[in-house]
Amino acid sequence: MSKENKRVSEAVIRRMPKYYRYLKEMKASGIKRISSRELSKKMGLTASQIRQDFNCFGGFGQQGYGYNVEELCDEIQKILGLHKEYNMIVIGAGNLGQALANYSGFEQEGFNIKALFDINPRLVGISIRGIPILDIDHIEGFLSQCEVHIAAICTPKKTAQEMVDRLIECGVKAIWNFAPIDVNAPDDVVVENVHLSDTLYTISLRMNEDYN
Amino acid sequence: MSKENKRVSEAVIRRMPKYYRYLKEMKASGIKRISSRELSKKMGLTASQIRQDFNCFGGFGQQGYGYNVEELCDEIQKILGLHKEYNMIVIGAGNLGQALANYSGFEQEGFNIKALFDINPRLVGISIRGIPILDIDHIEGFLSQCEVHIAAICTPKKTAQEMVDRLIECGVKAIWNFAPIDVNAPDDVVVENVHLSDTLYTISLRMNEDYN
DNA sequence: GTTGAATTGTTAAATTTTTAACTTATTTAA
DNA sequence: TTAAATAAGTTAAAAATTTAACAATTCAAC
Repeated sequence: MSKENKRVSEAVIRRMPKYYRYLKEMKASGIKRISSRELSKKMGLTASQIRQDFNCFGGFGQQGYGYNVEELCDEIQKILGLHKEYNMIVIGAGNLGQALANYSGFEQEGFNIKALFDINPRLVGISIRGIPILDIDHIEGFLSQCEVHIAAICTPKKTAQEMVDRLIECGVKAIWNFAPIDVNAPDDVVVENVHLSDTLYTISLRMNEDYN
Repeated sequence: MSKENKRVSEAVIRRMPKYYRYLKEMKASGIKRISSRELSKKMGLTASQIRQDFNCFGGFGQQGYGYNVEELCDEIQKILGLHKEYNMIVIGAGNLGQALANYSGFEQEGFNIKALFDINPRLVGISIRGIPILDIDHIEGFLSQCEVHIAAICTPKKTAQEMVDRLIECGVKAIWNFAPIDVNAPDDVVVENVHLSDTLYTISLRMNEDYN
């Protein structure tokens, strides 16, 4: 699928979901074609960058015409791996864990949350949009029965790494971490540390910067 | 405060919160000094980059010694603007909005959530950790009484931009947006679009990449 | 058909970012 | 007190990323 075997840079990878968001929106509103120039204006990027980015994965456009929105959207969907289905679990059923379970957008893209896990007996047993909250002690048993591709960590800081270790031990191959600590995992496990606070702190930095 | 008037790059800014996290942790655990080399090992960066980054803001270390953890931590706290207090509000009191209100970490850094706002009459009137949920229609009145520095947007996609416009009209100077759309604002308003889904999609991309 | 405008994919240049090297200052230990 | 080791700050080089330029192709109008 890739163009030659040249590695796609992190910078490009980080932009792909944004392209997908805009293209999905355009596709839904019936726009059939788009040029890199038009798209650049909508997205606040340069046309050159957009063409370079897409060409990391192949030539999706046509000279003199531009890009077919639906086709490009579908290609990027594939690049993002959204043509497949994933089983997910959420560790920690507090507000954030519940927020993830309640958001239907993930499921629409193939991310199926199979269960939440928590230590709190008041939460264990209830369910959210049909997704059960289970006791964290049953996690190993659950994972032996159900192949889970991605685990979202919504626990407090102090238990996050320990939970990650347990999950990886049971074969989970990707960690989406919201605990305010960088969790570590072997190289074959994909880890994404989110850190909501970090984005808030860049806001206050920019509100105060006299550095320019 | 800045070293000459050279603009600090976005890349450096994005790393500052991460430095702060690690330094705060070290300070709390009683570590007195750290070299760029040791810090680089902990954080997975290069020592050179760390020294370059810090020197964008001034010389905080000492040759032959390294950095005093507490001093450096305090400096970075200032760079991030965390020595000041901010009034915040949260628009949308669903799970995510409530998660923000429940997280005590923000307040510890000077971000004081004064109120949440929602349209849902079942939520209006109750409070979370003493923070009231108010009717969204009262937002303009509230903002005329209470100076709000930062607004977190936790509404559905379709109302996000409209809410942002109303808030800016009332003088809010920073937007922390969690709705799955890029919201726009005038140049004098700081906007941070978070997009949780984007980080999930980079996970699935990396799980599928044969691009290397 | 033919011509001109549009627009990609690609190559090259410019810029930014990261890494490495080096100079100078400080600490520690003999 | 001195010498060796350490380590920041700074300068230079390397690498990565972004932007610009351009050749090739397609579309649309006449």
